[in-house]
Amino acid sequence: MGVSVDLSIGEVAERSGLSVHALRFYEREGLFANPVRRLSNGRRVYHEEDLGWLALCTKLRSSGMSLAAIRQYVELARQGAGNEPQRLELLREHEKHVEQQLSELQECLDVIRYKVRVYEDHLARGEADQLWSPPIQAPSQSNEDCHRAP
Amino acid sequence: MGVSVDLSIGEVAERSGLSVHALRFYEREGLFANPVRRLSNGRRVYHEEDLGWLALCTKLRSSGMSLAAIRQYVELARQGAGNEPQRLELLREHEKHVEQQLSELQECLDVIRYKVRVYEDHLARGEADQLWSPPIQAPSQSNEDCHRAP
DNA sequence: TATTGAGCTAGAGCCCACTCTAGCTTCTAC
DNA sequence: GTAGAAGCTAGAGTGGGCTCTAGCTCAATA
Repeated sequence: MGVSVDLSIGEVAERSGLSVHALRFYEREGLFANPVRRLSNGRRVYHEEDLGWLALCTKLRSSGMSLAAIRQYVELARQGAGNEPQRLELLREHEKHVEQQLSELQECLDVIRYKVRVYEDHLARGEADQLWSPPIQAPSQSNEDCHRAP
Repeated sequence: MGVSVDLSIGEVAERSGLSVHALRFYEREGLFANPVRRLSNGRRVYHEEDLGWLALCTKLRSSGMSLAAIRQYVELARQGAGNEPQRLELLREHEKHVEQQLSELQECLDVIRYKVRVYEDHLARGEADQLWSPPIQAPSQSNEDCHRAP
């Protein structure tokens, strides 16, 4: 890992993709795995490992984990060894949640693709037919309703 | 399609999964494909086809299409035949957007599963090893950073 | 020495998509 | 004729996750 290089908030912002505002906000919210140290002049100092944590954080966030849930996880981690089963539990919970999201999103995509196909067919036929009359075929049972919509 | 049965806002709420508040809100926002008619006493009347549209709407919404974008689409539809290419374009745009979301979400899931595996291995080994030291194997290049996080 | 740029804090503001409230009317059942 | 359920409008409130602002300090450069 080499020597731990000091990083400024600006550098961390650039490399993590988070804004300096967000970084300060995350700190206030107790979302850092390691406490953020300061220079004698009050400026924040970060290290490479913070970037690792922020990368994970960002994945958790963008898959819909709330800051509150992330805080819960990081607080366990900060307490040190011994609570790994709880941390694992939180991760597994979120894993399920993401799987759920994926399948819902896939269902949406099926409906959208169906719709796209209806419009494509309509246009290919030279607009000689009426749109949103008899459907070609449903993507699934539960999405039937979408047939009779614009 | 049978005779068009009149539906109250309560019935539509129950069958669409949207709240009565949301239905009134959608109407104000111009999100209905057909104008919502009223009984002589001022109450809203809906029909089966509105449920079809709301089902599609709900899919679009839950895949991240904004109400503004839905309005754009529905406004084209209300203008009648002739603008199908534009409607198709909007749908294709959203289709791309959803595909993007799916792949991002899948990437997140890969990271989370990796993390779960690390904790599982750790616990299986009887906690004799240190957590978040040498990683087993990365799920992908760009997620490397996540290794060195709790 | 003056300016510029980066950083600091506390706190206000924003956006979206609803959700809820207040105060009123109308329908249905008993 | 009275209670209760359902509906109506206008408008206020909510929540999460930032984002932005004001007013300040500090360090490096011209």
